[in-house]
Amino acid sequence: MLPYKDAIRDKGLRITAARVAVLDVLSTSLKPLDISGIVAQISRRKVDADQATIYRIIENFIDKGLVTKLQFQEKKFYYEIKGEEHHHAICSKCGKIEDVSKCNIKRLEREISKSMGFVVEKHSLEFYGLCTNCK
Amino acid sequence: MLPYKDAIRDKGLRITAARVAVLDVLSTSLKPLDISGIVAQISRRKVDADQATIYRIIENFIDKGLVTKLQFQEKKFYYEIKGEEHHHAICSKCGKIEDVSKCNIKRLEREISKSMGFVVEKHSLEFYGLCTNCK
DNA sequence: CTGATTGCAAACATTTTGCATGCTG
DNA sequence: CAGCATGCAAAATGTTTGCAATCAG
Repeated sequence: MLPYKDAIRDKGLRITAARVAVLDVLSTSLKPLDISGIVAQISRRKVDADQATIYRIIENFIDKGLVTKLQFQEKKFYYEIKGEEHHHAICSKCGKIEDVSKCNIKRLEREISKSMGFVVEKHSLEFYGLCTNCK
Repeated sequence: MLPYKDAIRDKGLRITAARVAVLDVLSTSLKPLDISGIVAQISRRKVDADQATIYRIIENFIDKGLVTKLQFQEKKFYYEIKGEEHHHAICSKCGKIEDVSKCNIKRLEREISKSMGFVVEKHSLEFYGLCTNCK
C-alpha cells in the first residue's frame, strides 16, 4: 500500500484511492490487463471508479513511466507495470499470455540503426502460437 | 490486372471489381494502409465500395493468406500484402513506416520453444524511433 | 482554498452485423 | 438461378472529451 503511494507521489501525482488501487492491481497481476479487467479488479478491492477515470489514470501512469501499453492483435489495449523489458507469448488457442524475458534484440537494433539510419527508441515483439497446455 | 484476378480465383473467391481493386491497391502500395486508406485508393481507381465491403474483402483475403493485419500502437489496424516476412520501423515524429527485412528471430523462436515449451507460430515485431529525416 | 481529480453523459473512431438487393459463375 | 457479394443503416466496441461536482494538499 505505502510503496504504491510513494510511487504515485514521487511522480508528482496526487494520492487517490483509485490511483492506488490501479497501481496495486497492475503490480500484482500476473498478466497484462485491459481497462475492464482493471475496473473489475479494483472493484474487488472495494474501490469503484468510472472507466473514464481509469483511462485517465492509466494515461497519467504511462506519461510518468509507471505503466506500459500493449496490443495483442485485438482492438483493445492492455496495460502492465513497466518493469524489466520483456516480450509476450500469446497462445492462439486459450489466449494465455506468458512473459518472454530472454531477448537479444539490442544487436538487431544496432544493425538497423547502422544499415538504415533509423534510430530505434523502443520496439514491441509478440510471439503467437501454442502454450504448453494447448499444444 | 490479370494476376490479381488469378490470385483471387485461385483462392476460391469470386472476381469482383472491389476485390481486384483492393488487391491491386495493396500490392502496389509502398506502405501498409488502413481501411479508409484503401477506400480512398480504390476510389482513385474509379471503384467505389462501402467500408463494410472492404472490411469483408480484407477478412476474406486474410483468411486466404493474401493479406496481413498489422497494428502500430494505434487503435486502428493496417493491412499489407502478405509477402516475404519482414518487420517495421515507425518514426515517432513523422509516422513514416519503413520495412525492416533482416531478422534473425528464428533462433529466438527456437530458444523459446525449447526453454518454455511454447510453440511459436508467428510473431510481430515493430521498432519505434526516428527515421533518417527526423533524427 | 485552489487546482487536480472524478463521475456522468455524450461524442468519437473503428469495426461488425442484419437484411434486402444484385451480381458471378 | 443459386448462392456468394454488396450497400446501407444500425449496432457494437473501445476510447476520448466536456463540464460540473468533489477532493487532496
